[in-house]
Amino acid sequence: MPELPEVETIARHLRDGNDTPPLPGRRIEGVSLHWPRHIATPSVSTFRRRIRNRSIQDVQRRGKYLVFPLDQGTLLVHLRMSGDLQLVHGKNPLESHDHTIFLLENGWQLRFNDTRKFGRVYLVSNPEEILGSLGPEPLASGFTPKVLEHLLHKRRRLLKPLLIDQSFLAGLGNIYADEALHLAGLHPLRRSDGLDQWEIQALWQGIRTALKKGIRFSGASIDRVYRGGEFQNHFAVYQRAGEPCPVCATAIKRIKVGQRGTHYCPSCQPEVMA
DNA sequence: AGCGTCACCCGGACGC
DNA sequence: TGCGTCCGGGTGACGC
Repeated sequence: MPELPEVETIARHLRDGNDTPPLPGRRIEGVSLHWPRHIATPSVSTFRRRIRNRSIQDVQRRGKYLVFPLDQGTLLVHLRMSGDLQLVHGKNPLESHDHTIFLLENGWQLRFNDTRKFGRVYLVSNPEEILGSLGPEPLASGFTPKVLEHLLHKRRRLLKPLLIDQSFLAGLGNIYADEALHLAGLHPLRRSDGLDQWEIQALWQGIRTALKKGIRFSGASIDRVYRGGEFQNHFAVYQRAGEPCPVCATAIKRIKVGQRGTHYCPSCQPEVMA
C-alpha cells in the first residue's frame, strides 16, 4: 500500500526519469480509460476533453497524492491500496490492471496500474479543492514537536487511528504508523491527549525516522509493486506478529484498532503509562 | 462537535 | 476446484 515513502519514490522516478525521459515537459495527447471509475472528477467526458494537449510542468507529492501541475489546471492521482504509476513506451504491451493510460508525445505513456481499482484521478483548477483537508507534511521543516504537541492535545483519540487520519497528518498509513509507534515506544491504544512532552518528542522522532528510512529504501514492496523498494525487509513490527522484536526479542503482537491490523511490541510499547 | 464503529469498494491470498 | 473469509485507504452513515 503506497504511503508517503512509496509515493515519494514514485514521484522522484517520474520527475527525474532515468531509463525514461523526465515527465516534466511532456505533453498529454489523450487518455485511454479502461476503468472509467478511476476518474473521480470531473465527469469522464469533461476529463477527456480538458486533459488533451495539457503539458505536465512538474511532479510533486502532497501526503499520499501525486500532484502534476499542468499548464492549465492540476492533475492529481491517489494510488490508494494497489496503485502504481510508470512511464512506459507504448511499444511495450499493456500489463494486466493497466487501467488508466495517459498518452504522451513520441509514443510514451504514463500508465496507472491498479489491481484493486481503488485509486482515483482528479483534474481540478485549484489543487486545494482536493488537498485542502490534509494535515501537515510530516517531513516539512514546519512540522516541529511543538506543532505535533498542539495537534495531539487538541484531540482525544487513540494514537493509531489518529496517525493514519490524513486530516491530522498527511502520508502515514498502516505500515509507517505501526513502525513510528514502535520507534517511539508508544502503545497504539494510548490517547493523544495523554502524552507527556518526552513521549511527544519520541513520537515526532519516530514518525520522521520511519518515513525517512522508508524513503531511503525506496519504499516497501508488499503487493509486489514499487521498483526495487526493500523497506519490507526492515520492518520492526509490521506484519511480524509472533516474530521477535528487533529491540528486545519479545514476540510481536497483532490486534485490531479501528478495523485496522495493528502490530506492536508489548514490551517496548507498554499499554499503560507508568 | 468529536469520537468510534461499520459497510463499502476490489481482487489476491489463503484456508478448508 | 471452488467457495468463504480476510485485508486495506478513504469516505460516508450511524450512534453515542
